[in-house]
Amino acid sequence: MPELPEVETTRRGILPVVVGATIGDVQVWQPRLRCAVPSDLRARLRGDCIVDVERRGKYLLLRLRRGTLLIHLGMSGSLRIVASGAPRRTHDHIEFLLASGECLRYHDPRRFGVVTWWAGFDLDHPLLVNLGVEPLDVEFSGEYLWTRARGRKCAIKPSIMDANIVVGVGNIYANEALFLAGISPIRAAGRIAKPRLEGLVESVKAVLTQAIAVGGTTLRDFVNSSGEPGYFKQQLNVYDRVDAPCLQCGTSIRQRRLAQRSTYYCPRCQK
DNA sequence: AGTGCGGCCTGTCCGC
DNA sequence: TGCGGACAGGCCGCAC
Repeated sequence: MPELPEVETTRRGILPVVVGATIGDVQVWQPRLRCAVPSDLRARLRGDCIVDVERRGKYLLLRLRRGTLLIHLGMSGSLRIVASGAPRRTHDHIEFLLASGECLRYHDPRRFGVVTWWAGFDLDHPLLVNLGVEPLDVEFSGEYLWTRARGRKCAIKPSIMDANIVVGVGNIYANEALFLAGISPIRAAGRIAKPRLEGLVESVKAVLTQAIAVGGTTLRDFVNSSGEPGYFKQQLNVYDRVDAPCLQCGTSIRQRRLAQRSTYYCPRCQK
């Protein structure tokens, strides 16, 4: 599920509730996620205070006085603020009880997410250390992408979804950005002229910024920290629109598999 | 070194 | 109505 806009929506939602809050207790119902939840998580967190909530790619970093709580929402995860004692729903795996009486619940049907502890404060955790640039930073530029794509025979779509190059761009927004830039998803990354890559970078930034502004994309189950969906689905040009008319030229949107991911594009608008 | 694939999970939908 | 298979927003690790 969550790509960068959904993670950022979640970050902004929980921020005002959790910053400054003391963690009174932690309950782990299901420790078997992508990375096993550490058995000493409760002992690590109890009594500590949340100082800030940052984001790196699709990871949320809850900064505490004694270290960092690292959370990834995987494909189907969400974090919600609920009243303490609210009934546990199926696939609610972990809860963080705050001294205020509110409660942060981690919910993840497919359990591809990560909730783990990092004793440090730097971004040197093994899961973070090889991550590429942030897409909304000035570092992510046409020049940068051109340098990273040079000589690559790999298609452009998996290239912009490669977290070692740029973080946060998942399947929905990769499809959408390539449509906006007029670039075919299957074109070899190393065979795209620099000005077109500059256009692609601008499209990535635009699509992510617009999605954040409306609370992300809800296809089926993404909800923000208040349990509400995001509204970017209404602005999707190609994703999940196979055989529907292109909104620019009317040609039928095509679907194919590329690097095991569903890929949608307009064969006329994207070259 | 770069790329392609299977696997991790549950839920849903579609065709038979 | 029931069942098997394909597929779903992510990412890692292992082959080649």
